[in-house]
Amino acid sequence: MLNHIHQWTRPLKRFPLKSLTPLSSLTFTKPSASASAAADTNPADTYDPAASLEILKCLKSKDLYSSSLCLKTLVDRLNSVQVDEVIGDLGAEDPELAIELFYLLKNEHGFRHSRVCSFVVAHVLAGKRRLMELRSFLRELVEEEGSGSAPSLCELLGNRFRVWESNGLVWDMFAFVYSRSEMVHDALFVLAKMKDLNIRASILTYNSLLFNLRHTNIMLDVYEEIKASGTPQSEYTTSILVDGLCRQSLFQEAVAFHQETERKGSMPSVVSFNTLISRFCEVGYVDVAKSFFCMMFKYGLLPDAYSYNILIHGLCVAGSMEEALEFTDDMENHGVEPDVVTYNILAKGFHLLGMMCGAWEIIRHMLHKGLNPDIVIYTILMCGHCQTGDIEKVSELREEMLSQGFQLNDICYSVLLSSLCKKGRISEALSLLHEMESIGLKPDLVTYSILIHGLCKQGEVQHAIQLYNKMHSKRVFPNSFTHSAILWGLSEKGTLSEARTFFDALTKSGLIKDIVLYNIMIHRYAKHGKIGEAVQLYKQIFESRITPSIVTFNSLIYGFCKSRKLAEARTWLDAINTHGLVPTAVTYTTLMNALCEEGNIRGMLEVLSEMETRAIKPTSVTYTVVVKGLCKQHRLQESLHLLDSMHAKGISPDEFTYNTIIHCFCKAQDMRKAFQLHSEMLLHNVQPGPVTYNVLINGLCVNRDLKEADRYFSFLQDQNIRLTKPAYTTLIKAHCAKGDASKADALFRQMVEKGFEISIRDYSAMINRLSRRKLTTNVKVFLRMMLSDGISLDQEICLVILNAFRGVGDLNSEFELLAVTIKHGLFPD
DNA sequence: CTAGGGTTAG
Repeated sequence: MLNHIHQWTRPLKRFPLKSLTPLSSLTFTKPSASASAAADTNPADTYDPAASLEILKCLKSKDLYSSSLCLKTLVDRLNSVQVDEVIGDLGAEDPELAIELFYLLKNEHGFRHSRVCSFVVAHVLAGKRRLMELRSFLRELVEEEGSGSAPSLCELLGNRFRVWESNGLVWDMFAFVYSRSEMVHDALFVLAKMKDLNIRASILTYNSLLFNLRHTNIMLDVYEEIKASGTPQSEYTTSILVDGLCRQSLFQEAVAFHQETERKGSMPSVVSFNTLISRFCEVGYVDVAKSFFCMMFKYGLLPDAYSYNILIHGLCVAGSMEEALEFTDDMENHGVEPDVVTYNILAKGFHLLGMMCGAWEIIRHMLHKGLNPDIVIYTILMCGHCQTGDIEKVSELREEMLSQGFQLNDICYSVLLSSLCKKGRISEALSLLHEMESIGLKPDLVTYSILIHGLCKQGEVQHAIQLYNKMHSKRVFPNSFTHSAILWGLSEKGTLSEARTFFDALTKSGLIKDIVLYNIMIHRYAKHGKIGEAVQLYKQIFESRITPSIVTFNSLIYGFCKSRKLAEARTWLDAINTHGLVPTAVTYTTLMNALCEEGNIRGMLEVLSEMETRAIKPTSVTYTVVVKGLCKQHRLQESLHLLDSMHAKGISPDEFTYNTIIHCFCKAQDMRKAFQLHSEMLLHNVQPGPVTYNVLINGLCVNRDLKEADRYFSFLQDQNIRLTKPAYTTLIKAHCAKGDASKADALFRQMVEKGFEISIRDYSAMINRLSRRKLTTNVKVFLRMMLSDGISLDQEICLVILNAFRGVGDLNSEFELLAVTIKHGLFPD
């Protein structure tokens, strides 16, 4: 039977849980008499060294597993120290059994083995050259011990195990797993100790360490050490260094290093080339990447599938789909078959361009080639259709994935969650989270961040914080994405000082250096007109040794505009260049909007042309501001022209643009043109929103017969078009102004029925208007409605109503209300 | 070394 067990070659990490099931189900040997007897007695008061000797004998004769009863005896009878001793003894005699016993006791019986015991097992594994198992074993050990554990573990390893034959191997693997578990300081400590003991580290360990240090300047120190130690390097050593230098923005050094290999007599490797191509693509230098690609041929090297995929990816991200497709053909012509990854990259490229039909075309092509779409490409498709709002297609895809035997993974769920959140459908998102958990998927940092962000955007900050705490308790730790969502939520929903407290708590430690957090805070101060505080924070950015981004400057400029300090805003705009940044459309649009508000349309247009000469593409927001400005000067024809030229330039006007221009035509009493623009919206597939309809309703109320407004309103309701509260209040106000209390009354009731939140402001607006017209019967009705709605009176409204009652001579009502007023302490002194 | 999910500004 044991032979059976020993044939299991799977890594030990997976071994424990499954090991007992087959063992205990086997019933070929009767439990020994001594074992049964021992199990019947209470272990606590019958601790018996002789019994453990018996068990050890049992073990040595490989009879341990003959029954689970025997094992239970062992567990009950021995204490940790003795178990460790048994395993230690066994390690030399029967290593396999020692390892099995170790795991069995640890995982099934909760034994905490000593470190000594663990190292025995490690040496046994090393001696047997079971390196994968050794790696996962040590990995588990260092992860349990945590960071900072290296010194004490090293001491043990150096003192008690030097004589073991495989000690050097254990040391090396020990350093390796620390590095792999991202406990870099511990790894460095182990390496230093190894140097003292004259044990050489393998290149694998060094490579892993170089990789983990690739963002830091310690990387080169480690490289020096590798050279000094004379450890033979692998081709990955070079590529990791090239990668690291690029990541530290030392591109010239990276290229020099890459070429240095040539001087040393060997060729630069394909891997090293691939790294360079990848990094140059990443920073947007696709042309440079392409020249490295071509250079490979000159060296007589053939690009592999990675080389092609990396370059094709770079081209897709840069939006050069044609070229990406050309390289795919080229790939085939050179005898490198495009693989699933290639097609996924191409599909992503189409998705980025918003061309989902292109992505589908790629799938067709794949199928034609006999390749099956994988979960990645399905995710890309889902993501694309989520963005276009085609929920139908998304659920179809989901069904198809399931029918293809793919279980949705955490990333698919995140895509779905994200699209629900963006649509504000938070409760559906939350139930999807539940679904995810119920099928055993663990939401990760991104998943939680998406939800937290969604909740904050909906104003449910408290709920978001709950989730934030939950994620903490599941040991998923927030990063700057999560923090910024919470900070944004607090600053939007809570008070500025609440947000600031959170911000200070985050930044105080000095560990979190994130410009986005500063940007959010600065923007809030700017919005509240506290430009002084904003500038203060700007200074703090430099003290914290962070680099401001263009968003930082945009927010500051916005702040100065908001505080009507346009000259200063202009100065800040000019200062952007000195920080090596380039203004964006947002920068200019902010300033233009402020000039527009100030009525300085000429100034606004000057900024627009400045923007154009600097080749910064205006967006639809920019043009909307211009439309607003032109309308202010009643230049309606020009604004219509602008609308046309927007279409021509391929910058489609959005709902805001149309709302702005429609509003202008309403103000100019040209309802015909206003409605014509509304039709044009539909024609261009721009969905009119509640604001559009409110503008139109208001236009009809002001410019036409009220009956027409009523008819349009009913028409919209019949069409099931979503209207918001202002549509109702606009119409109610118009009816009140006309003195039609009953119509106003009916509309108000409708508004209540639809479930809109009605505030004291809505009631008092209504009561005010009715009172002014001395319609006291209606006033009484509304008063009762308001009180039954749980809204209490305020002083202002009392006075208005009292006046109305007095005006019509309704003394009873006047005195009744007066009593209430006094009782509630609302009567003025 | 390549492919799928998440922040801030008008």
